[in-house]
Amino acid sequence: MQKETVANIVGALARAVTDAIENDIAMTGHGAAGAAALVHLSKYRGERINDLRVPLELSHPGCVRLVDRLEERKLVARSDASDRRAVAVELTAGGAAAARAALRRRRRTLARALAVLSPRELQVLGALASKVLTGLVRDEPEALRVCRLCDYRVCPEGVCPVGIALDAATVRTHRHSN
Amino acid sequence: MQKETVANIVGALARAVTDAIENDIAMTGHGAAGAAALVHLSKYRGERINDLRVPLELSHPGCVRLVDRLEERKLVARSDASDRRAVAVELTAGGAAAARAALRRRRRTLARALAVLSPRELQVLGALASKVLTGLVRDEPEALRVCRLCDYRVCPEGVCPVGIALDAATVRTHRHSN
DNA sequence: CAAATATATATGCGGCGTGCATACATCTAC
DNA sequence: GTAGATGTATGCACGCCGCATATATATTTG
Repeated sequence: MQKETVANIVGALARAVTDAIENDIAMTGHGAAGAAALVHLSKYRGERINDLRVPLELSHPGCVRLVDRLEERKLVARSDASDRRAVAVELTAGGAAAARAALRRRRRTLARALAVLSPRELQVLGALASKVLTGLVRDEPEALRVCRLCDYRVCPEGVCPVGIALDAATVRTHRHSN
Repeated sequence: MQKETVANIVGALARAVTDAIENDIAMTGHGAAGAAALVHLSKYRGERINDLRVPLELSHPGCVRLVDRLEERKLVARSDASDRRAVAVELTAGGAAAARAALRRRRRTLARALAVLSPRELQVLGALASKVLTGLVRDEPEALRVCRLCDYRVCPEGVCPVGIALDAATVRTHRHSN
């Protein structure tokens, strides 16, 4: 198979998978950004409004408005942060449930997509995907964006290739800066 | 590696690749839907406004408005169709160039992402991606959506796994209906 | 052929989500 | 304490979308 053909197929598969997941998320009733915010908040505690900018690629007003909408629907609650300018955003019980639901749908969709592969093929795909992904993520902002819908429960620290790549990059940076 | 971990990594990779491509497309100055329309029109001649609904997942008024915008920017031109109710949408020279530019950027991004793989690994990934993609695309509308940014030049008929899957499905259907 | 129905496009309208510019509060540094 | 940086909130306008609807043409039916 031609190199560029493989590339095109990978692009198409990425599109198909992403669209399917996006579709799952739309079914939860919150927009793509809203669901991503909920999932992100379910993984990081004590986040402030501004902390949503990077993973969601949104302007600050965009984040404020998004939190407004999520708060209206009782999915998140604003509370005080140690910095009295800042506002901490916390998931409500409903918000946490919504985040879990989104992740569950995503897991199901991915599992179904990969069900055509044998266990052996799955392992090979995992290794190749990890390798490509590792090369793609260079810094923490990128990692937060790429993993904004990731399920940390099944992709923990020490296993997640993105985390490993970042650790390696940090070490490298430190060596350089010495 | 755990099954679900592989699934999560594949989801993250799909997200990373799709976002990168989306980003390329944003650089061309037209929105995601606009670029997709241009690419689609560069592959199918004589398309009418309504024919954009399926690949772009847009309402009919949405398509009309999109064509309005593209026409304003001299990227497409409305012309008569044999059916006098319908309007044929044709790429202008500028629109064709824009479509090529978008595809070029996409090719470059995909090539860079996959550059970390050896030729052998690339072949394996191609085979696995094809297999997964084949299982994911069941009918023509889905194919048009998934491939809306595909580069037919490097993924021709007879090679494209989506096309092959569709042909097989058609045969199956015909057998059943006999 | 005429009437009813279906198809394709176009447009008024309202809504959602976004970013920019700005205002205000608080923290930090000098 | 003053100046500047940082974090949040809001007025405003824009872009894009879908729904409901209007109009023209095609197709089916009686």
